[in-house]
Amino acid sequence: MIKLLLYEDNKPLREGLSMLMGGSEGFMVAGAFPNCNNVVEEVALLKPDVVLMDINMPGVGGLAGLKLIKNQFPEVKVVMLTVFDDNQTVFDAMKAGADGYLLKKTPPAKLLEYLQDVYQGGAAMTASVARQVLQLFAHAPVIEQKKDYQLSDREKEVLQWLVNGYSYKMIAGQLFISLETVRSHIKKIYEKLHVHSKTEAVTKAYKDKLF
Amino acid sequence: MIKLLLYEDNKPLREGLSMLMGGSEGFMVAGAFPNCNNVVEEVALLKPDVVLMDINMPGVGGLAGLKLIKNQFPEVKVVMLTVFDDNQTVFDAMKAGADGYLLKKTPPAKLLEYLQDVYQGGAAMTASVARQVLQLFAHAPVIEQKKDYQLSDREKEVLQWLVNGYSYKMIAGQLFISLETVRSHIKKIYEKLHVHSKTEAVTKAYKDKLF
DNA sequence: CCAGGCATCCCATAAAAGGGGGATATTGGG
DNA sequence: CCCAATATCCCCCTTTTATGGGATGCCTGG
Repeated sequence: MIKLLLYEDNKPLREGLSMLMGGSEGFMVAGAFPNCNNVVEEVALLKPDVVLMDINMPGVGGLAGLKLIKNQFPEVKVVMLTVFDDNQTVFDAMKAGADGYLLKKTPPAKLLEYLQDVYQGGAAMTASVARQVLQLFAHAPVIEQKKDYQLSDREKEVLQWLVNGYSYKMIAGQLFISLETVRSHIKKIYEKLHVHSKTEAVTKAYKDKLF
Repeated sequence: MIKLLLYEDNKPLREGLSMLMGGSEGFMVAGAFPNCNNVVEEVALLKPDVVLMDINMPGVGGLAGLKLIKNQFPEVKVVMLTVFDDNQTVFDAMKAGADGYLLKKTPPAKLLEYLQDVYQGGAAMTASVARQVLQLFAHAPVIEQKKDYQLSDREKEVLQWLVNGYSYKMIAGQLFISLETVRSHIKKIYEKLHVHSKTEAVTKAYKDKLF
């Protein structure tokens, strides 16, 4: 028996989903709410296996709700449900740890299948969402091998600040050392990286995935 | 009618799949081969809509076959089929442009559904594969979306050289313009990117995947 | 036509970075 | 114990950047 929690602001849809789920073999609806304003308390109290979460809701939205749940209850599965499948929203949800991303046009029977999958440790993704993900990978930059330039810990530290756009003076302030010391470190870093400017060092740091 | 091509070295499985697909409404098997040794010719001749490709085959393997097909016929959908769902293989296939990644244990009915999805422009992913992908996103915040800072073509060009570690003077030489013009462009670029130094601009260029 | 964006060029000044030298102290391994 | 690497600091000098002002044409869309 999979215990579900629904978050969906549209009342007819919320009730429709409740009825569908509640009336299906192996499913049980523990609660259905129109917003995430008390999501942490509700999840704590009702202990669902899977949460079905609309993204566009007034008040605390679905993405925020997802993050709240995953922060407190990482073991609870959360499946996002939405009409939008634009790139950014999908990836935001993924990065926030969603266990699935389904479109509202998904037929009810499929919906139940997906929820089963998620309950069993899989992830749910509609074909169009999966497509976007695959395309992202196809166009992803090639993963390069990390190179080792034998930078000392301190040097790596300095390089980090450098990459983040800090001036020598600011780095000196951050590390509580003098400007001269920063300059010394940077001279050494350039030597080890075989570069002659901040920009080259930064580019090298990114290209060679120094961190 | 979806025209399929199968690549699978295991004879019983190949014939089983052929029979399943061939006997199903809306599907047609144009060919079934035990390896990818002549994959380009076969695809060119048989013009399939979707190719179902085993990963582990003797001779030219499935991954290589995938790449061969996608290089020559990017419009042909290729779905990978395998027993392995280890991270690296999945990831490799995705990067090579696979339109789907299915496990061999996928039930026949599901398999047909997935192929339909792929034919209609979606992507196919079994729940366990989808899970891995989502976890990758959750644990690897590396993948970002491109942002648009409305840089003009010329400005992008200048930024490119900047990123590559060229000094203003060198850029001026490269673009056959005066140092002053380079400076003007860079002022404008900084304005648009909301930064105040070369380093910040370079870092932003990498982080926001400006190219 | 005219405003706005773009590309081009110029000047001046202050801040930052790069390159060369050198010094001192600590530390860990052979 | 000594050496090499590291981390810290200092000076001098040149080049490069950053930022603030301009100006001039060219083109395009309202």
